[in-house]
Amino acid sequence: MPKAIYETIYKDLKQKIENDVFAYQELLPSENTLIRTYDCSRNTLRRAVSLLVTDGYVQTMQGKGVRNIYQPITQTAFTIGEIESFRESALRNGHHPHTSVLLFTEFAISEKQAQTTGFPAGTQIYYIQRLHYLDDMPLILNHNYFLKEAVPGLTKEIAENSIYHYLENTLHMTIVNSKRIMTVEKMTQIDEKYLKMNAEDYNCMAVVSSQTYNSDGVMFEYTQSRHRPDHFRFYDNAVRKSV
Amino acid sequence: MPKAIYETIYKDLKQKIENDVFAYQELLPSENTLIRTYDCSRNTLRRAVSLLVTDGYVQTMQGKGVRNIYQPITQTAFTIGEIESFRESALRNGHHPHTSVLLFTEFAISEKQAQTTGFPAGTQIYYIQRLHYLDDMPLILNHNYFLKEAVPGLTKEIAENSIYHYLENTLHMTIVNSKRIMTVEKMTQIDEKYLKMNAEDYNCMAVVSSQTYNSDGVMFEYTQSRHRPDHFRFYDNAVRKSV
DNA sequence: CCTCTAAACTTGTTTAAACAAGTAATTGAC
DNA sequence: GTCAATTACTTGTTTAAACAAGTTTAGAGG
Repeated sequence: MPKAIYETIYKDLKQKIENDVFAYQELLPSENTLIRTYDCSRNTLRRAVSLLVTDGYVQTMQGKGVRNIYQPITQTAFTIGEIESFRESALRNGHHPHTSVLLFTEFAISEKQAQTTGFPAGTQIYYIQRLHYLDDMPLILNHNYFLKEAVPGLTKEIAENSIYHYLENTLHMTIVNSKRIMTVEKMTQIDEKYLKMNAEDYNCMAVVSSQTYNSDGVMFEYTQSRHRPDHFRFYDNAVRKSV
Repeated sequence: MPKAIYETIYKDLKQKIENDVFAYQELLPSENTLIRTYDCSRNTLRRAVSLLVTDGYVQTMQGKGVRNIYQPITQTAFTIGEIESFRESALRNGHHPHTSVLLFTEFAISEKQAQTTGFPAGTQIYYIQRLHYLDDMPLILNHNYFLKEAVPGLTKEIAENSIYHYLENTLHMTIVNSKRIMTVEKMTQIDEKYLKMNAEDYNCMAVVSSQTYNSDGVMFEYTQSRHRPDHFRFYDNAVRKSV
């Protein structure tokens, strides 16, 4: 439910672009025209358009106008690009997600783990191993580390469904941002076993390590997601800075 | 050279955060304080802060303040995150870059190539294969497709230095944005040969495919960058949308 | 017809003001 | 002293206006 006006305009324009109301490479109506269309101020409209720019949907050109450069993405197996749970992302793309919990335990962070996770040594955490299926095919092996004091009452049952749904709707936590690092790592025997991969074929995994913060500013989650290399895609739109 | 006020403030705050003027997890001075510091309007200051948010440097909390969540990145071999040429990125991280041109040719796009590159079939392009070295170690094998009519006068000599420098300073082209897709692909014999990899070890490459647009809205470049998996890192900061 | 100039567009930056909404501190009643 | 209400903060959204800078169009003059 978008409450802000600029969000409503953003979603409307985005939807119009996706549905070819504006042709590829054509200019959108000018700011003044759109201001009259949506009956809003110039700033509010510009804010909506700037969101489209960061999405890579349009390109603004001073003195000229706003050009539509959106092209639909062909055959997306799995996409990341914003903070979305596996379940949200799968449903958005019309797939049937399913999660199985391989391990649900809790312990304190060691010195070595402090290096990789970013949690201070000694921190009490929940450690969860989960396997994410898309249409009955195992795609992602997740290693989740949740800060125990920030995520109380987490159970195996919750982990089988959506942890983020629990955090947001039951604990009323607000998830804010997530720092992610993409790397490629050697496949382990655990990867091979659970993802039913053959190291004779691919011997690497696409790995996304992320640190996630809530609105209290505490890093409450460190996760390493190990993706099947043949079903991994990561989309990004970069904007050239003015140096 | 930042001409805009918000850019100047952004860079100043960014530099202060990187140099620990504000402690990790502490609040930055309030908007009103910073407005007095920089003698600017509230909008201008907020615009600067919003850039820090997208960088993952700070986190804003309504009613509370702006918290510093910047942590320096440990051991960065190679980083992407904005549109930067290999040369720019290397120099920024204090390394010695070097580029060798393996192939410099031109032809017309075939039907099959049109699928992958996004150029219409028949388009005249420059095709360049380049090997990027960092401190004398070959790290990236690049396949560049440049639209000939948008990049006239490209030579092997220019390709050995910085193509982007030529585009911006000689042709006065403005590079705007770049759509990128990260995938993991099997290592080819060409990869193996030039990057001096052994397929017995890693048999995959980190691949970044990108379509780059200039300020005329034309896609003038398609590039496939094949990175050594053991020296590849991709940083990203994702912000949770309000759903 | 061509060229130069001026006007009429376009987006980019900045300021000012008002109100909304969330949080922290202060005050006052008990 | 405790607790609740008020006040004073904080960031979030929206409007209005002015100027800057780049591009296109229209028109005047030759």
